[in-house]
Amino acid sequence: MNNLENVSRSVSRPTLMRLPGYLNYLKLRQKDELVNISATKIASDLKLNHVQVRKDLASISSGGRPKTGYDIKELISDISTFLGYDNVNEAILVGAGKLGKTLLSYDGFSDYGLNILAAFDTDKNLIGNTINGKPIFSLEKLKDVCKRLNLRIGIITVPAAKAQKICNLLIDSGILAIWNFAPVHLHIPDNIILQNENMAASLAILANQLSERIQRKI
Amino acid sequence: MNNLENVSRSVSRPTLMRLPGYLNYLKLRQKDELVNISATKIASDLKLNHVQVRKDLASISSGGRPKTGYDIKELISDISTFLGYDNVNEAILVGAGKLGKTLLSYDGFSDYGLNILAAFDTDKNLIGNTINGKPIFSLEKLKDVCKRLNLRIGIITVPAAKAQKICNLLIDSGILAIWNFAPVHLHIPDNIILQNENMAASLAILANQLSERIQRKI
DNA sequence: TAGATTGTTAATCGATTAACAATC
DNA sequence: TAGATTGTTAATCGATTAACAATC
Repeated sequence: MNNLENVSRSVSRPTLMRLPGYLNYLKLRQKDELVNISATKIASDLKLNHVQVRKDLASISSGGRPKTGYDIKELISDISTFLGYDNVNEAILVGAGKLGKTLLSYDGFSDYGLNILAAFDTDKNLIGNTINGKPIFSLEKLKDVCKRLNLRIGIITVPAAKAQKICNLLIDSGILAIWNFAPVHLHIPDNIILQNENMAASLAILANQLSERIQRKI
Repeated sequence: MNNLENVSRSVSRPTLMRLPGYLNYLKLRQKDELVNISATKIASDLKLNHVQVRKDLASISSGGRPKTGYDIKELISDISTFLGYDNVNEAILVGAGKLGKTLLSYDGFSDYGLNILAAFDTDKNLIGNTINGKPIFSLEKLKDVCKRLNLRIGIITVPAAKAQKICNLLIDSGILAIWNFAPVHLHIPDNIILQNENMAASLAILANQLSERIQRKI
């Protein structure tokens, strides 16, 4: 469809999800003063197939050298760049309850290129406060702030029942990508990007595997 | 391998991850005083393929009736039972920092059959305190408590650098399933169940899709 | 009966893995 | 040179989707 030269190489979803894991691992290895690393080694440490690792790395990096492997520093830089960890993405968060506050307090997101600028809530006791240097504003100001700062990422940490309404408001405010922590299915237009942080699904897998294991053993 | 009659039907991982979504949706529908629902309707509301929905439901339920569809109440009960939301899973949590406290405070886990009994930490200022009725104990007591109560689920909310050590301790204490919130790859024996709550991966997907979208539009 | 719906069998699609060639 | 390693092409596997038959 679109034949532009410098469109970012596109990568399968599973590959994309493994990339942060590689990055993490490589940073640890770098601390050990290692310079090169082989796909074989990465694969065995991360319990992955070595061809898969090679394909993943090939899709975002200029590649390694036979016998020596990959240059760790180069690989770290390639993955970081691909994931967009270099250029900061600015976001706002809606719902300054417990989870919202936790996310506001967490400084680790900057490693992933995410910077939460501010939070919004309807609770008068919260409005005007600051958490980890980030102000909490009235929800009424959301649209204005988003438009003025041309923000594109919104994080939803309100209760399930309110999530759809907030979602609509975010979209109306020009937000393009939504990171949803509320346990509901949100209805969105096709052009909006939605990522659900699905703890219920994780827990389902854990509990299911556990019960299978226990049944097997008895 | 194992031909026991009443081994729980096993289900693909994608199906398993969709089940909590169906449950959620059905509970909402039930509030609308609806009695029956068709797979077609579920599929269109949840933006899934209708055959997929039918297969998913067939794998855990006795099924619906042509023309009428499925009985919502029955379906809710079937999914809940399959996911083990009926019988409570007891868990302990290690690391009563911000994220740990948030999880302790969150009462919604009981909907998923998870009950966090207590937390463990090394911080003297936290030990002895109670959060949402759940006590924080010294890490030294972990093994004893796990063994005595025969606990099987451990939640890791310590910083990345400490996670592997805690993981080892949990396994040594008889824990079989670990829900890991620390952003590291944990090394575990084959017989231990590990579920990573991978926020970095979610964020990677979000940021990647956003940058693709923005590139496309310019 | 007609038609909406379930449920199954076959085709397609995409990701993983295996086999092999190329290179330093 | 020999062997460790990269990278590619082909085979396999599993999940999704399409086509169709069965049922109320």
